[in-house]
Amino acid sequence: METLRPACYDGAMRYSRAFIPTLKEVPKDATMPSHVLMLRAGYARMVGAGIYELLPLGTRVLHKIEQIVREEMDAAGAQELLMPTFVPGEYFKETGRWDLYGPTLLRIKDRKGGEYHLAPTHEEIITDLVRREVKSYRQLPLNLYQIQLKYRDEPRPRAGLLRCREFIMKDAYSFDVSEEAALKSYEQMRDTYHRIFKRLGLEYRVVEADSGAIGGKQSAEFQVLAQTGEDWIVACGACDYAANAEVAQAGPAAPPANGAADLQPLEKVKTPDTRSIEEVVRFFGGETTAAHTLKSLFYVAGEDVYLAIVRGDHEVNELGLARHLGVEEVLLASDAAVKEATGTEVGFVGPVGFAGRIVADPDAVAVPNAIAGASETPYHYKNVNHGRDFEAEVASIRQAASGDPCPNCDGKLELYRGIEGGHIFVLGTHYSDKMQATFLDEEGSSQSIVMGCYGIGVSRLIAAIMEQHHDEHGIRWPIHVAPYPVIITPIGKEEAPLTKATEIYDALRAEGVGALLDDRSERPGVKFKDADLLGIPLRVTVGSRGLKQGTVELKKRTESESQDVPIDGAVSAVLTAIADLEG
RNA sequence: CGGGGCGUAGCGCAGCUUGGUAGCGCGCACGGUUCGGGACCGUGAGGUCGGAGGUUCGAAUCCUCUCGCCCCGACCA
Repeated sequence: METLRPACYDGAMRYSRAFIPTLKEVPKDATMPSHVLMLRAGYARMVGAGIYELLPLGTRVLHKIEQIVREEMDAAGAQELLMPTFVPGEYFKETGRWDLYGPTLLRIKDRKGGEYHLAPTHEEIITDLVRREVKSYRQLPLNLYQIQLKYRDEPRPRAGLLRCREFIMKDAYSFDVSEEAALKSYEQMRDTYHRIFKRLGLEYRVVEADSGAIGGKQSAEFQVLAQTGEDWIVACGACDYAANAEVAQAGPAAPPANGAADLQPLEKVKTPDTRSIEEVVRFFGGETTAAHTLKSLFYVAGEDVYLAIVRGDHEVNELGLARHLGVEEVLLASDAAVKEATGTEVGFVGPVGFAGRIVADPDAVAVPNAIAGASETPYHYKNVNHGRDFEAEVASIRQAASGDPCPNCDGKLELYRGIEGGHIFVLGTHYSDKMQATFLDEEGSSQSIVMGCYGIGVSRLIAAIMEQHHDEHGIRWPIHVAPYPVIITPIGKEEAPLTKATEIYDALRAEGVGALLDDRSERPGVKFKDADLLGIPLRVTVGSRGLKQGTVELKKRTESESQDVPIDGAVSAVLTAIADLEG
C-alpha cells in the first residue's frame, strides 16, 4: 500500500500552523460554486481579473492533479520538458500567428525594442526545437509535454479559475513519420486522457470539436459536464455520438404540422411591428408556429455579404456557415449594413428577390408555404417555397438542439453544458510545413514531420472538479485530488482528545498519509464547518465522550453518518477507508 | 467591443436622494464566561470613502474625467 501512495500524500500539517484563510461570507464578486468555494475555503485569491494566486491548499490540489497527469503521460511514453513562457516573436511570425492571434496575444518589448510575447501555446516553440534536433526517422516517434503557465488576454475572463488570462496547462506534442503513425499517437493520447479524467473523478464526455486557431484536421474535446459550463454540447442518448454544439450535426428535424401540403400562391401581407419570429407567429396566429417561418440573417465575411436561412425555430451555426462558405469566420451584419444592402429594416428581410448568395438549411427549404420577410418594410410573404420563389445553396447550417434526431442512429440528441477540460488534435503537417520541420526517411528523402497536440487545462480542472463535487456545506474532493485525504478533529477542552488525536496523526504520517490535524482551540462547530468547507474526504473525530468508550468516529465527507471505530483500530480504519475511496 | 451593476476597515454591507464629527455585522487583539455543528459579555486596534480634477466656507455625498472588479451579450432580425 505504501508503495502505491504518491509522495504528495505526505506533508501532514497542523491546522494551527496552516495558512488556510477561510471566509464565512460569500465574496460579492463570485457567483459560480467553484469560484465561491475556492475563495471561501482558502484555496485561491484573485490578484486581477483572470489572474489568481493559489494558496497552499490550492497548490496541493494542483500538485495532485499534475501528479496524475504526469503518471499517465509518462506511462504513455511521453517525456516531460519545460519551455519558456517568455518567447521571441519570430516563431509566431514564422507561422503567421503573430497576426492571427490578435489582441489575445500578450506582447512585450524588451529594452532594445525587440518583440516578444507570453506564450498562449507552444506549437511553434516545440516545432523549432524538434526541427533543430530531429533529423532522422530513427528519432521518431516523439511525444514531449510540459506543465506550465500559459497567457491569453481573454476578452472576458470569468468565473475564477474557469477562464483565466494566466493559467496552468499541460500541453503535449507528438511527432510522427506518417499520418497513420500520427493517428496512432492521437488514439493513444485519447486513451491516456480517458484514464486521467477517470482518475480525477470527473463525469465527462468526449465530443467532436472545432480545431479553432490551433489549426489542424481532427480534434476531440474532453468536456466536463456541469450546468455552469460555458460550452454547449450535444450527445446522443442511444449511441456514442457527442459533439460540441458548434460543430454538431443534427438529422432532419420533424417538419412542421401543415395542413396544406400543396403549394399556395405567394402572398404579400402587411405586418407592422413584427420584427422577431415570435411577433410574426403572434401576428399570423392560428396554427402558425415558429417552424412555419424562415429566419433570414445577413452575414459578413470580409467584403462579402451572405444571406443565411434557417427555420424560424432554429438557430444559425455560424461556424457551420463559415465552413460551408470556406471562410475563416462570419459576422452577423449590423442593422445599418442590412439596411444598406437591402433597403429594408431588420425584421422584414427575406430570401425572395435577393440577388446575392443565399445559404439555406435543409430543414428550412423543407418548410412548405413558409412565412418570410418580404424585403420591404413592413411586409412579410406567405407561402414562400424554395425552388419556386427563391434559390439557395442548401447546406446544414443550423445548431443542433435538444430532441433533434441523432445523425448516427435513431436516438435523440440531448443538450448539455460542459467545461472544456482537455482538447486533442491531429495537426498533420500544418506547423512542420510552415517551419520546415523535416526528417530523412529510410530512403533518404526529406519528409515533413506529422504532428499532434494535446492540452489539458490543469488549473481549470481544479475548478471543474469543484463544480462537480460540492454541496451546500462546501467542497467534496475526490480522494485522489484532495489536499489532505483525512482531517483529524480533536474536540473538547480536556487533554485526552488532543493527545490521542496527535497519536493517530503521527501514526498516519508514519504510513505516508498526509493528514491535517485540527489542533486549533476552536469550538467543535467551527472545526466541523471548516472540515466540510475544505472538503477533506475523511474526518476522524476524537472526543472525550468516545474515548471513554474506547472509540473515535470516522466520517466520510459524502455521507451524513459517522461510524465508531475502536481507538486502536483507528489508523487501519483510515487506511481501509482511503483504499475504499480510491476504488 | 457593446450593455448593465458595483468600488466606504481583512470580508459582507449601511451612509450619498437633502453636502457639516465615517458607522454596523463578521473577522482580528486583550480579559472573562462557555465548549459535539460557525457561542456570549466587556475593552480595543484597524479607513488617503478606488484615483485625479472641479464646485463649495466645507465633499464619501454634487459635477467631470479616469482606473478597477462582476454579470449579460457577442447584435438571432
